[in-house]
Amino acid sequence: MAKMQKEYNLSKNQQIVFDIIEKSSEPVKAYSILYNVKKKGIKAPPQVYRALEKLIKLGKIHKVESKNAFVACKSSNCEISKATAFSICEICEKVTEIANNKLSNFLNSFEDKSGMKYKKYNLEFFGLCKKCKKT
Amino acid sequence: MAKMQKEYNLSKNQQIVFDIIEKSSEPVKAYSILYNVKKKGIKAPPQVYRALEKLIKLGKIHKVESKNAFVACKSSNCEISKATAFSICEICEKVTEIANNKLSNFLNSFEDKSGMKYKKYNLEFFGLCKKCKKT
DNA sequence: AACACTATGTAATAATATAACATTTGAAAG
DNA sequence: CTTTCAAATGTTATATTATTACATAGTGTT
Repeated sequence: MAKMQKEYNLSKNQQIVFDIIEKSSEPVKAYSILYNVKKKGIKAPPQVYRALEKLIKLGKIHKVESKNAFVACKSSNCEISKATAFSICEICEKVTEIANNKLSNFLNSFEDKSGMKYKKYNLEFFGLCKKCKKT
Repeated sequence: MAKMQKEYNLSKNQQIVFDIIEKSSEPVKAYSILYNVKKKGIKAPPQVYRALEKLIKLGKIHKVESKNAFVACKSSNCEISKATAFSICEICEKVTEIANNKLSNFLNSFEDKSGMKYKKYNLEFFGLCKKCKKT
């Protein structure tokens, strides 16, 4: 029982990258991660991007597409994430993952005439957060 | 009645860029546009990006965030686009704008406990299109 | 040990996007 | 018509985001 283990299944680099993202209160950019892990021996972009890719596959993080940045998944039940929704404040840029059953049920069962079956979606809402609405 | 007029209000560069995107059957990338308009005198990235920015503001095109590519807006009533939804085939990568009242009504009126008021959203669905489902 | 699979290290480069500044154009007001 | 102001353009340089390619090392089987 040497040390507190968090994520057994993550490799060294994956864990380092995940820790950075998880600790952050805001979305983190790939090169910001890279800068922050130089001291830990990760030196080059592919090391970061490979970890990011794996973490996304595992559902431990999500990419906020409109920001090219990454956030840790908050819904504990979202092992493999295929349905993501975020709210993004246009002023302070705060990003929050939306966990709302009505929303996810609606989108997961959405169908249109195209004949396409959707197994995955990403939704990004923009607006003003409570704080910024006041100013 | 000299010529078919399309978009009076667009400037020269904006019109050139818009034409490229509108003619394309698939999302177009900024540097692909740049390459294609070299012959028309547009030589540098900022010229393209500025046109794109304006066209987005006008609602004439949308950016497909997950692909860093641009499509012409198909819903004629979408003058200023603040609510966009796309379906994206994971195999052939075909992108289609979704015009569905049930969907847009639902999302436009969506609210959660965060106290945030959403005035804009972008939704990207992923799946297999009719064609690719068969293979 | 041999194998396959995943992860890592490293250098180089590709692809996407913006900053900064000088100049021109075009429409509206005087 | 000319002054004016905002929008648009042209241009160079650079910032930011992401991938290719290839060599090496760890990890868990059989």
